[in-house]
Amino acid sequence: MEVKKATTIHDIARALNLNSSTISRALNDHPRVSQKTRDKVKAKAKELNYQPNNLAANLRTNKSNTIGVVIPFVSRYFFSTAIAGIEDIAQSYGYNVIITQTKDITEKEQESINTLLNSRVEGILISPAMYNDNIEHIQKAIDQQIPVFCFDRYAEGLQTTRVLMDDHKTALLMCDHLIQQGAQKITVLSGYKTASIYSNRQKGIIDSYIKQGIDLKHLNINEMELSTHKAYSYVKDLISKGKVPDAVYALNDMTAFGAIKAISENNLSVPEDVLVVGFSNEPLAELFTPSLTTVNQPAYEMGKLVAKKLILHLEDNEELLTSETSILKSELIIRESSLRKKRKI
Amino acid sequence: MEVKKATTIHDIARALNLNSSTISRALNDHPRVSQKTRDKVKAKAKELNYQPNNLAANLRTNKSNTIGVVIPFVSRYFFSTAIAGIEDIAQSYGYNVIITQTKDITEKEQESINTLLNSRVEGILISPAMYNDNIEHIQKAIDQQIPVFCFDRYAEGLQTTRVLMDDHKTALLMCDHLIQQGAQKITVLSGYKTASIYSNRQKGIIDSYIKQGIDLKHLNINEMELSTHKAYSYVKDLISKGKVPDAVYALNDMTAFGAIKAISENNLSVPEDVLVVGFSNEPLAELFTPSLTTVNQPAYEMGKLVAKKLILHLEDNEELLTSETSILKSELIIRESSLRKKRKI
DNA sequence: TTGAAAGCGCTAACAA
DNA sequence: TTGTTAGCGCTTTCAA
Repeated sequence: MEVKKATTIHDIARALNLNSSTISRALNDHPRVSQKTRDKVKAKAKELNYQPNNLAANLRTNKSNTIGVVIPFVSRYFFSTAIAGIEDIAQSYGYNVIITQTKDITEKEQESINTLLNSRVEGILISPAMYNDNIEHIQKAIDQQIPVFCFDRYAEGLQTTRVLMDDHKTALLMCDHLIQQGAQKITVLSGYKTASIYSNRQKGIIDSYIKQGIDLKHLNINEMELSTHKAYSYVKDLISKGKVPDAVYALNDMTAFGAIKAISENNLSVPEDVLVVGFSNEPLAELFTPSLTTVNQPAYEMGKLVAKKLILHLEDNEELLTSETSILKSELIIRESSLRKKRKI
Repeated sequence: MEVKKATTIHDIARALNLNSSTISRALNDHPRVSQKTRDKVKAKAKELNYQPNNLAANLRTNKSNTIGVVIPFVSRYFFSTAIAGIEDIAQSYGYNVIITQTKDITEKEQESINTLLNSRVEGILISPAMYNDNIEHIQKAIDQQIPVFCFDRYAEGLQTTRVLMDDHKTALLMCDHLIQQGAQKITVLSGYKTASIYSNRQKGIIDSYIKQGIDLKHLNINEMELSTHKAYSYVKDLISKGKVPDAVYALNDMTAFGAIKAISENNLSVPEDVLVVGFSNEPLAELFTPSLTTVNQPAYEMGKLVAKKLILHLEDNEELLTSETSILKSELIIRESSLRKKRKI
């Protein structure tokens, strides 16, 4: 079978009796090329179905016009929404985006970063894996002059730009709210402290207890894999042991839904018997019965912001700026699930 | 500031008094290189922090090891889950994935495909935009010998490999179920027929009516943007006009949730007064009150399958196979929202 | 088993 | 305004 080779600028040059460098200039709208030539070249390019080869251009210019994204799970609502923001910004600035998943596993994250470096991405946006015990692989990118910006989560000890939520303050305020609604014995369903977001949220909750002068022995912080299913089992178990809390503070919404299910199935009610709050404001939190009190995290804006910061950094090349932390505002959304009502008798 | 240039195979060659071609072979585990040299080269590479440059290798071999993905929205649950499957397969075969969003807009899709071609992806996985009135831009890729495989949705008139759900059959069965539960006047909330999935589901519903011998005048198919909000407004409006249907068949879950909200707010109950079913089996469908009858779409498996088919095609280069349609099994999940109960008085 | 040399398609400094 | 030329970092054929 005859495979016709792709048209190159040399083919166009030959067809027009021009030099390939003129073709290159014309196609890139370089100023020092006559309008006439430019038109002629573009017409011929179209005629010959010319498709530029970025690989070659990138090799030559040592610019790939690509940014890499490293996240735990694409399919998690928060991350896929952040990616939407990253994509939108990248596209508007003419950058490609390569996405890699780590599944919260350090080895995968190392691999990811390595492939991204091999592919000569110009910068990396990362939400580090939960259980990272070292960050050499991230540091390696920075050592190779590839900027690595963190969003949502960050790696302790890595001096770089971060775009985060104010997890500490938000958790503190939410805990205040629960206490204000009469809760004292709160069960927290948290991810592992090795991820900055969970460690900060835990601290916020503890600080709320301290501020309100409540004995910390009433606070039950439980670290677990944050899934609907795990939360369901855990809370069910808790209830069966007679340790019914005043409130369940789940550090994401899916977990809160699992908790609510376990509570309802045990002939207890939310919020009459147990208050429940979540974190993330998933699309369904509002529609759920009871509607879920949660925190609105501007994932899309976060993606946009961190992508914009990276691209501007790449284009300005402000070598001086080594780190900057931006905190995005999150918002408590108080709904039915945390508003204490008298039990209907 | 002194920017030290990245190490190349030439640097390694110089350091070891070898030729760069030997370095290349050693690093790629080419058989015709002595074990001793290989070890020496790899050690030196590590010592010098050598980072391979895929751009150069790709240009030389004319292989980018990258596949492009074109979808409407990354943040939609179905697509982000499919991407997870695509990523997993791609990674295991050593391919990168570039993801682009079309937002269901044809122009964006054209741009997407063009960038992917410029980046010399080896193949494209696409779920075409909803309102495509032409497919020239997709055909263009195929004309350039870049295979384009469709998943979930497909472009009419494009002869290529497709991995789909059996939308027609599934919709038919679901409609049968509703009728069996006593519904006759069904309101369908559908996306636009220009997308294959919606056109096929509509046909399935119509065929169910015909099969069951029910007059089609009782069937109200409404095309709209499928969002929770739009569904809410539409159903609310319907009820206020006194046109309460027996059942609402929403062609995705988010839309079903909107419909349920509108119904509940009008002092009607699901399923007592109106049956409601959805499509997709979003994570919360099960936890919702009432739990939502829907269709389980194996998005992750679909992503895996279509990615695997593409990669095997790329590696085998079976030029003969021009098209193949795989239909994945989807599953009706019957839950509370569609099971007719007597109204409690 | 290793080396020499050419070239993938493009850009850009310099020359004309 | 256009042409000449070199080279980005790698792979691969052919020769040694």
